[in-house]
Amino acid sequence: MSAPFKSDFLRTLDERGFIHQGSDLAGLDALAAKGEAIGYVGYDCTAPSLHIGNFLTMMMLYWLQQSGNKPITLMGGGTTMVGDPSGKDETRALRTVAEIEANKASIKGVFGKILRFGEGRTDAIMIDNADWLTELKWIGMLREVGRHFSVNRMLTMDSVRLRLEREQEMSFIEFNYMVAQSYDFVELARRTGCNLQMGGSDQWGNIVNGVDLGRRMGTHQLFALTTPLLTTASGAKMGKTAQGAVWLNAESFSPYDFWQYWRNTEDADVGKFLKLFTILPMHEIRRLEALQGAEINEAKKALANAATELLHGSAAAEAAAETARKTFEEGALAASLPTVEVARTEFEGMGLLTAFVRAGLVASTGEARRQVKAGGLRLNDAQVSDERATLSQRDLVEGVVKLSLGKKKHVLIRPA
RNA sequence: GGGAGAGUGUCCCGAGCGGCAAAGGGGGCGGACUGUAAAUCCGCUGGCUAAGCCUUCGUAGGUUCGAGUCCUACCUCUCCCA
Repeated sequence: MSAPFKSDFLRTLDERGFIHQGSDLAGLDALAAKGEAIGYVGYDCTAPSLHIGNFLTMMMLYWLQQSGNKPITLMGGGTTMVGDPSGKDETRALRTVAEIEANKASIKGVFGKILRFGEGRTDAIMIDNADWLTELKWIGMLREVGRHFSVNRMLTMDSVRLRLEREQEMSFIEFNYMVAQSYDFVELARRTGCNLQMGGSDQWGNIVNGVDLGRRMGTHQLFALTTPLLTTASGAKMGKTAQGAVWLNAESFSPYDFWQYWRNTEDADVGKFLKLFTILPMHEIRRLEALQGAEINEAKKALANAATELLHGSAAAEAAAETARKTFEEGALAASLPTVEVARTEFEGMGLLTAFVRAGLVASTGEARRQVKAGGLRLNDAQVSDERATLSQRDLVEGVVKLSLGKKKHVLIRPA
């Protein structure tokens, strides 16, 4: 499946497993080899943080920049107001404009961790499609853009067809999403010379529609490139944990949790993830993924370190690694575990079940009771058997108590 | 506009003769086994000041000792006719 690409950009993406589909890869290859690829990825503002799936496309932008081409991050301030039906069974509630703006502001910061922004030729730039989408005039839009869209063809696109086949409602506003996204591509081409759009495989239809629209509206040649849908080796969608998605913002998902997420990768996925989510050189990755049996834990730590460093910086990565080492390998108390402070007066005599709730390890005292029955709760590494137990000064070790759910989740309670 | 049907445990799908905190599955969590892996097996999967109490079946009323289940109105969706 490996094509002999000339450009560093496509060669790197190819050997690291980023490429799912592309339009005219040879043409794109030639462009990228000359450093003339200007590629963008659009990010919807549906949540206050991007998640691990977005990390994948951010890495494509990273490699684009590293190979001497120009990346653009497009904030979907406008498209989020429409709502992307791709891959969804049903319409989601429309988000308020205020909510979208707040999300946008919260998301923006993460790109600076991976990309270099500035005025230079290969510096990244950030644009918001609300700038033009919200200004469009209905009739003018229909005459200039709408006439290029065949409804017959739109009905055959996966995002629409799957809804219809499952007899799920699809509103007109969602039906317009692909038009908006297609138009974005054209608008970006005109404004910035952009010639490449990348995204997840579920965006293929939206992207190639943009390529088509560009041709019909007379832009330069546009290209499409998508990544495979990420699943774990055991078939689960990637990026889901008990608490929810794996977020990229540290406030939503701590660097320690992020590190742990990678540390717990399934054996069969280690090589794949090293290639996609780290910038370790390929020869190092080949060595790591060749490890067998328990030795593969070394590769998982390398993955966790490298991915966390990329997103949160080396200090955070080292801290997370050290916390994990103390906690799991020495069984010692690591002061840097996630910590919840509780008023001193409240601490003395606090019900143990309540403490687990406060620590966020369980959702309710009811769940805590169940976990006690299942033997899943521990206080300072001793299994909890009495659900009526309370905390006192005597439980403090180095000024904290350690609460654990299962073998992996630990939180410290510190009276303050 | 006329007719027929559907909305169930706020993760999803889905059973539900008037006695129901409500079958079953998926997912998730915990336990055992391991290597902080996978697979497998077992348990759990409304809330609480917990042998008791409280809140849940689209919404609001009603019938009844008692309503997810019956009645009325309303909302939303699907299908057929116009």
